[in-house]
Amino acid sequence: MNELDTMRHSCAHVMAAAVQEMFPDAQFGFGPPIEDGFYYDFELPRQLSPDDFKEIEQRMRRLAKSADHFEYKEIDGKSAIELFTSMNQTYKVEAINNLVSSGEPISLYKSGPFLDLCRGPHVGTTKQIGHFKILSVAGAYWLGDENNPQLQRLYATSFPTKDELTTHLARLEEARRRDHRILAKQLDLFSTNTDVGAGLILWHPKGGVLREIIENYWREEHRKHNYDIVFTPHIGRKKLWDISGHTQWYQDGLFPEMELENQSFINKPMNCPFHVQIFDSQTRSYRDLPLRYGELGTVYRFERSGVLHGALRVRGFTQDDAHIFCRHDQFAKEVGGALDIAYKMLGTFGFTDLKLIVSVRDENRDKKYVGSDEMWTLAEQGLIDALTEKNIEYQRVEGEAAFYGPKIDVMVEDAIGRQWQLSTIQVDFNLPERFDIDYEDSDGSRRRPVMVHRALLGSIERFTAILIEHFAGAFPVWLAPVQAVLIPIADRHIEYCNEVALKLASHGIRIHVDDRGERMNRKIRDAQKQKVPYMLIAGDRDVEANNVSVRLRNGEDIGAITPSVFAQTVQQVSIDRSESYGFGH
RNA sequence: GCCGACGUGGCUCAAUGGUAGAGCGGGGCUUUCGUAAAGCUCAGGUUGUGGGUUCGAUUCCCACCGUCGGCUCCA
Repeated sequence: MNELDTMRHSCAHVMAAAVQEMFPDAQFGFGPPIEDGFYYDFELPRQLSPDDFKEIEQRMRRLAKSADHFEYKEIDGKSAIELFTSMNQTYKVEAINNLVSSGEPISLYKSGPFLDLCRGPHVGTTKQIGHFKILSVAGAYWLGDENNPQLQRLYATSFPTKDELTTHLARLEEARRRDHRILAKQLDLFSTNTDVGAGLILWHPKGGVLREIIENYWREEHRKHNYDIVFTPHIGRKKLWDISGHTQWYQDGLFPEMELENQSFINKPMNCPFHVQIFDSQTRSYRDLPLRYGELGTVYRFERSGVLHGALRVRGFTQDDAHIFCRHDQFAKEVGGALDIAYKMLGTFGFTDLKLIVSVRDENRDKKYVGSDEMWTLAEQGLIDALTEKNIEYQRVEGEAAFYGPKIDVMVEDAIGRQWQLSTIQVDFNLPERFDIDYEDSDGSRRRPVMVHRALLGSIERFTAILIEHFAGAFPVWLAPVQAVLIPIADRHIEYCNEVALKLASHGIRIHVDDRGERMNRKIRDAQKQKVPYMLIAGDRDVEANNVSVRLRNGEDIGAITPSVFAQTVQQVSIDRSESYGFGH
């Protein structure tokens, strides 16, 4: 445990002590440090509310003032159980039992009147717990198991100095400011509503532009890399996913079946079976492989109501999916090829700090997996070969593989340092087996192809949401739903603005004329709030010289230029997919 | 799904056991103005839905739907 974690962990003890003062009958769960703070779980006679935070913090400050030493004590398991049983701490007793069975020593820490089962280490005294703030209260299952009782979890944070705490709280505020749900409303990008159903996104015209650009770019990049683009239905016969195994593995995640004329249909939770059918629509030769079928396929998965979150976690979403059918000697190269596109595309959107994770089966095979050991070993080796060949560093994580094969996940870091998992590339020997597909090899024998499943942006809905947060709604020119607003200073300039707008639109620039009866200042303000990259102002001087005066979203005044120079510049930065405005700096 | 909070005009929010108010936004009129909010005026809500308590509920209770913070889950 590093110094900061130690301090936060000690702070958690003090918080627990404060809660114990308020509720002598409180039972305690765990209280570890976490990224950016710590939490502590309690079972209390009543529900805590944010109104209680102040009192708890006050008590914490008083406990800190008394500067009690954190006293360490080691005792044997039996007396520990007796001690905590006498204190009526059933969760602690359970924790001790687990420790005893694993042979770990039982250590205690006492600070003032508060005694806790704890491995430590701690700071010297309760005075050294830094500057803290309680952030939220939430339910949390004991030991993370939803069959266990639910405790109340207090989330809090602490930092050595007041400045650091203030900075961190400002960072949280910044994240809230970038919240895609709020920005989507302000910028009129998408919405959800009760009548449509939770977790189902309605894309408004401006969000539609964003999506269209992202999708067109995706298609362009995949065409370049010799992918074929296919389209498949939103529903299909259930037996397809029975064969693939999805109904068995993810029963809870499916929308219920539709029975018609003795056939059972479901909304597709995955595109793969359809792509397999396309592969299987004719006899394939080894010369045909690899076959790469890409699809922006919208799938439907029933997510539990409590997990829905804006456009990040929804019930209907569009995977930028593809399935590569290839020979055994090809799949490592195909994985590498998919990674290349991922790097290229994510880089274009401004994500350059990428981390890779190779997820494999867990050591003990506790979870259920399909396929033989040889398949898994071979698949994992293929993934790792692809990475070592490219000299890419990765982290290997056990237990995170899909049920049918290992995978590579790509994590990106956004503008304020948050991690998002985007791309996933998975090797699968299983599905070809289940669907009994094959190709004819050079010697005339029938061979099983390997499938590579991959999604690079993940889901278009989710990716768009991440982009909104990454750019805080201020999209680079090539993505901006409206690229420029033309602002006539007085009504007599509207006609000129309309002419210019027509001309710019003919160059593919997304523009509109703000011809409302408002003053220029107001129009600038509104365009600014809509985060439109360029404001083109036209008054007497501009009309006379056939110019527009360019103001950038960042406040910079570029001055008067001709509409055609403006058009050229905007076209260029759009083609380059640059984050620059093309003027100034 | 679970725990908790919340749900008032397009948006942000206020108010009360006696059928709701502001700002922004919208319409109209006036203003025609050089780099982040002109003025006047009008309209707009059966207070998420359905029950219940009450003489009377938007306010209290229950259920459902949805949203938010987490937990669990995430092919």
